Amino acid sequence: MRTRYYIEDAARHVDREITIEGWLTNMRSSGKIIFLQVRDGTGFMQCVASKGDVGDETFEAAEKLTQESSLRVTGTVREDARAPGGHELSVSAIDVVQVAEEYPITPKEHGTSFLMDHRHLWIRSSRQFAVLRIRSAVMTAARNFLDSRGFLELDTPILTPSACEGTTTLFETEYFGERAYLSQSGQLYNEATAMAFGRVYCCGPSLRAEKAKTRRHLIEFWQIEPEIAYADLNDIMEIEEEMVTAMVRSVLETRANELRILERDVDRLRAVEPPFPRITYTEAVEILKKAGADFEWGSDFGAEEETVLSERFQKPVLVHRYPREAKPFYMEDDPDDADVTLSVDMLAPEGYGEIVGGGQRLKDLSTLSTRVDEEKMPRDDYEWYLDLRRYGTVPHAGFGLGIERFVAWVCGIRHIRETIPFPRMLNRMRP
RNA sequence: UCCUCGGUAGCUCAAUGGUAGAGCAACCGGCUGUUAACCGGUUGGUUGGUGGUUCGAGUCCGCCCCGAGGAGCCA
Repeated sequence: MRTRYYIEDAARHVDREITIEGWLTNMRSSGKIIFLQVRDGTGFMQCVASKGDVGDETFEAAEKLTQESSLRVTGTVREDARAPGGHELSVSAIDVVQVAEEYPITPKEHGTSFLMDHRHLWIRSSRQFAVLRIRSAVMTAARNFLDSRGFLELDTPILTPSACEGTTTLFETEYFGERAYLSQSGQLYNEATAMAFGRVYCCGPSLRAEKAKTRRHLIEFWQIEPEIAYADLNDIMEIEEEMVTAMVRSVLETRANELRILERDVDRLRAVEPPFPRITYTEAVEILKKAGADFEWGSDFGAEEETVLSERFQKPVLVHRYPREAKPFYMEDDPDDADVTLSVDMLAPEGYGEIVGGGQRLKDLSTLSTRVDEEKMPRDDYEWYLDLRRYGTVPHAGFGLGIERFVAWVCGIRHIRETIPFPRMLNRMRP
């Protein structure tokens, strides 16, 4: 196969003639010199064509180019401080693949609604380029971390006969005449694979039919969910710390340019390393009360409470031992305090809120069996889950890391809708 | 589901109840180092829909549709 050149490698090809294949993002012309801003998915590069060098025919073809026209540009890579990115291509030839029709997204400002309607095109722009390349790096880093620790990636089903967590609204569908639901978490199935393989994780979409309408919620979001046999609450707090640190570090190393595009304050990210502060839910409630919040012990934190708490720390904070009523049925009870569970949430700093939720799972058959009945869950559908407590039950624990919230925090962007290529939101399923 | 705000040119916005405008984009022309380039010109409108008040409605009122921000719930 022929050699392919990519803009991200331009620095390695200084003074050599290469061909880049991409799209025109913007163009400036000064009569006898044209500046073409070209992107190829790996980066952005300025290409300079002067009439004397390329000849009249190529120059006139370049003048007719429109925004987002596709083209192959051949030229010599030069270092030049005047070029955005420090390198530019001194053009010798242009091969126009297509002169694009009038492009709806102009270099000027646009509203969110318009941009979301054109999401399939919006992802071409530099800010989205940066965010989505960071998302990919985040996924890779998470997998690399878990793989290096001996975890097996074992996927869990999307179509399920009943709810994982009774309370949340599920999308309903039909499975050859039977009622079925779209998964909102792989966790229960993870517990089964963990009993078979020890350390496992799944990564996939979670679907929740909640009419959520906030910058922290999507209808369809992705989680990476590890589950570990013979592990307790402290074990997973440690792994969460190490995993989040490894992921942040990897983004700093491999996506420095993207963080620069986003103007992210990387010092805040460099500060992320173990140990993370750990406080109990009860201590968190005291902090909130001292801060003047009107909050009663027992319920889960809302957006405002999470913001107050996370802004008090420079690093992500682990809040553990939530009350029974604030957590799902499968959480293990704290043997030292019957009112709380062996659960833990990680709140990202700078007001980003919960990015990880997890805990130790109920081990005892009769306790779990009672809970299933108390929650009025269809017992037949959970017999397999109870089996895990009949045949060699062990203490085990796991957590789920929300990819979009994590990416939003790392990128320093306000709304998670930009952290996934095609967000599914209330009132918005297209494109 | 609830609360708040909004819908005017392709986009972002302006317009005391009295002739519907600007910048950008597009198109034409100029410019050999531009950085959201710049300069001159041209084109571009069923003011979300519907009913009402009024001599007169983009503007005021009712209903509906759509969107944004936030809440609840959660990752």
